[in-house]
Amino acid sequence: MSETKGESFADRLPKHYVPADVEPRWLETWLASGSFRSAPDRAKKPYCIVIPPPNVTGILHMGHALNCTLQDILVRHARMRGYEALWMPGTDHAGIATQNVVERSLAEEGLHRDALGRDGFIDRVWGWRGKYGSAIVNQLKRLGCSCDWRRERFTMDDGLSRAVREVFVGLYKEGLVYRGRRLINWCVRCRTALSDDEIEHVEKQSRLWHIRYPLKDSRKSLTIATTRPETMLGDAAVAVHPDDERYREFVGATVVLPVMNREMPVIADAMVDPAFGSGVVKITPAHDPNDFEAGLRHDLEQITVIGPDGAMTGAAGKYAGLDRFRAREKLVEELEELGLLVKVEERRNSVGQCYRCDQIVEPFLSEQWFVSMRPLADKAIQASRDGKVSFVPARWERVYLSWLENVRDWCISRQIWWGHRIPVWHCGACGEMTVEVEAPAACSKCGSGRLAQDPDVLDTWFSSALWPFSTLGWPDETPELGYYYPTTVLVTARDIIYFWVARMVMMGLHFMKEVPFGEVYINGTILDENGARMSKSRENGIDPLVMIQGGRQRRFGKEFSYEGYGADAVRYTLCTLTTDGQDIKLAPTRFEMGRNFINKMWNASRFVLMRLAGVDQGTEPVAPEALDFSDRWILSRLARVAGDADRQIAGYRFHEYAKTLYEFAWGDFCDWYLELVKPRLSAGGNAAGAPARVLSWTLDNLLRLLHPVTPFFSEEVWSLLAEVAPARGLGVPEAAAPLLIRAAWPEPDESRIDARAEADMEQAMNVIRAVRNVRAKFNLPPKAPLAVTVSAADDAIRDALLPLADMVRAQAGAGSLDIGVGVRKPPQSAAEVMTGLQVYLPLAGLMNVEVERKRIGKELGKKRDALARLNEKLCNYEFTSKAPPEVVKREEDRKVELARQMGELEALRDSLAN
RNA sequence: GGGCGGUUAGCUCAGUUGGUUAGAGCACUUGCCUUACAAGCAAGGGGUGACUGGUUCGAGUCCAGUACCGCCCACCA
Repeated sequence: MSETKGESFADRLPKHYVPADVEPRWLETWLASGSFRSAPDRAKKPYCIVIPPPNVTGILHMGHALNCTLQDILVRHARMRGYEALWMPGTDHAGIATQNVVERSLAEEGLHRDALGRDGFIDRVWGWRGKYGSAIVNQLKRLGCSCDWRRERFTMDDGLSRAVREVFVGLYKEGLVYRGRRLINWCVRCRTALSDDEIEHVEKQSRLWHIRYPLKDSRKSLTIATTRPETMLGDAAVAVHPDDERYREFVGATVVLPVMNREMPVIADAMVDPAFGSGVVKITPAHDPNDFEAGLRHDLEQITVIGPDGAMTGAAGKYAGLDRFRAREKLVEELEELGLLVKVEERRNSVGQCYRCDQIVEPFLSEQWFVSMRPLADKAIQASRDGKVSFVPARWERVYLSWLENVRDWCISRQIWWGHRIPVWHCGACGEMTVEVEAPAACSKCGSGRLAQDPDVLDTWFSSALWPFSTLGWPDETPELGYYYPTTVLVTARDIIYFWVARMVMMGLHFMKEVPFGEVYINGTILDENGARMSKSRENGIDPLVMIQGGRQRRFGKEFSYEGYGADAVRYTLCTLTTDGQDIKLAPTRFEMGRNFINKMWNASRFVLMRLAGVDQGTEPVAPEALDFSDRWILSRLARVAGDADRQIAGYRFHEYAKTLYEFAWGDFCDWYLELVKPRLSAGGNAAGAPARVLSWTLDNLLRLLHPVTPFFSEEVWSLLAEVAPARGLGVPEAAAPLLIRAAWPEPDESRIDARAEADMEQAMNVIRAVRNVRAKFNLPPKAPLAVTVSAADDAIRDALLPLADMVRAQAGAGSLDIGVGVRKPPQSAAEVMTGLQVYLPLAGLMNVEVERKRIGKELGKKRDALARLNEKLCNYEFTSKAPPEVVKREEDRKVELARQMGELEALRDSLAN
């Protein structure tokens, strides 16, 4: 397996990382090795996330990519931490939404669902579901999602459908599901009832028509105001406030409904706001929720004048058959002709639209099934108050609570075909309803076999609400249910806190007696580069699959071609953009950041792999004295970073996790440690032993830390590293895990933390930067060997720097380096004054003395100002007496150092004057 | 009508319990194809922290108010 060492090994490592050559291969390996699988294991602690099941309406968008990346980071991290981690995958049948997209695709063929019939249409939808369900799964896999795919569920699977029926029947028997004739929201295009949450309120320019209703047997009249004149055809009364003096005399009188010439009473009801309009309202019980309630109070007739298709009914007299909006126009014309239209006001008001097709919904009187929410919601409120469910960021708890506190009964029946049939059978003989989990053979009351199942299906969110336990096997008491429930965390988007999160908590508490998850992480919303929500109509979406593997995409009316950044780059970029659930403005070019980072890591890995190839790294523990200063430094940094990264993932601080690794990997490891290790490796022999081991160990750990966010890349390098360093570790080398995905998360080794090494390194870096700075400033050739002199402020600083002299000299490209305390500035040299020391570089003839003098003068000025501010602060008794002593001490130290630097600068300036 | 989020460098955004000179990526300037990497290296420029006031020895950070942008909720006949 490893005859590929040496030069041929390097040939296998392209200079640019090519994700397309790497990612599909590892996906196959992970799947074949069962690395994503999880099963109850009492020896381990469970960790479980259920995926928010994507709708099978179409392919995934960038919001899914973000949501799933975050879940995968959590699951991979938990798995490496030794948890028995399950990520439960699946998809949602998405009732109305899917029925709509299939209807649209039928329409393109000139077909209507009625032509296919119910069974034919449902077959067609299953076909659609098969196609998009598998496309979604493939997209998730391509993104690297480590779900246990054996367990994939669909909300209309047999098992989940049984769970739905069990819940319906259970709630029915408890009296929490009931049937009633009520005013519900009706979509005239979808031809179905909708719940309150499925209505989107959109503010629109509208009008307020003032219409005069003549009183019977009188010349007087009452004027009402309405935004919906067409509904007046269904009026049953007019109402005034009982305390309204203006209209007291009319209460009990009769008005004649114009056009219909129907006599109706004038009633008094406290719902009327005397201050609004004329203080008189029309009451239309069948077309307005308030009026419906008023109608019940006053026993008024419910006259339906707008039918389920949005056309006026036979009860609308001569307007029967007209579309509701056409009827409005005609009716207003007629009222005007009759002289009953008093005035028309322009007005903004919000109208309810169907969240799936944007049609304006109608309040519609019909027989529907409802869930009684109050008892269920109260438990969900209590769970949150008791801290059994908490939100991250915490502010979403209030949103969740306010919905639960104000929730009304939930209309769950839908007059569509795609979904779970309501488990109710109507008897053709006696009319009895039989409510059972399995289809009954005979009527529960009269025993007749003439049974017909209720034609309606359930709201899609009814089944989604059961997802955390239905996917684990409920109602059966499976080992999975006992082991993984309650799940650990739910990661989702804020727009389904009501639809889904709250309902899962309610159903979980009711049927499992426990919350479905302890924490809810609400991720931000992905917006386009202009801050607009991504949508098909705006043509501003970014297809995650195109970003991953390249391809063409139409945006803003233009066709773009993308080369593909790879799944890791997409994941890493999304991770860096995830701060505290903030929304994310995304442009395709943002993924360059992730791609560049991974390419950088690839090249750092290439370097390590090529240097380690063919080198005997030894089998003995690395003796502490064999560790160079730079080794101690990088190991110290690694120990810190391992702890930080762990806490950051556990605390859902995804951006910080990505940033911590970025700074360590690119900054510390690549920019510094790799450069420091080069000469030591080149020296060969014993000198190369320790650095080789530190190198493989550090890269090993870095790959582990990166794995949750960049799984493909890290797994690839892990396997290559295994070829050149099959056994790793600073103690007795141990065989590395065969696959990184199942390797252990690094235990932060506190004993490696070396504050002294970190501080000294910082000092050395500053000296090196100072030399480079001077070089750049005076445009010196990078290779010109300079005689660098460092003048330390005291012995301690000199002694710290002295052992690092070789390193500093090499990195600064200096020919020689002298370090001493209080060394005088060599003549004709440039200087950098910094904390604790000065750096001098001889620049005879290369330096413009006048320019340098000016620069020093400017710097001196800045320091003088800073010193003045410091002095003022330190002379302020309020400060010195009230600020913590350590803060005062720090400021005093600063002052001393600042004064020292100013002294040096002044001396410098004076020397240049000569 | 109620609530929430945002306003920091040219752009997109970070900033942990208030405490040195407010950071990053991109863009920009200068010099480099230095045998891991030009998707890179080195150095550098760039900020009245939306505005007003308050608390404090000290405010980007805490409080109050204002403005603008975005989102959510609401039985506004």
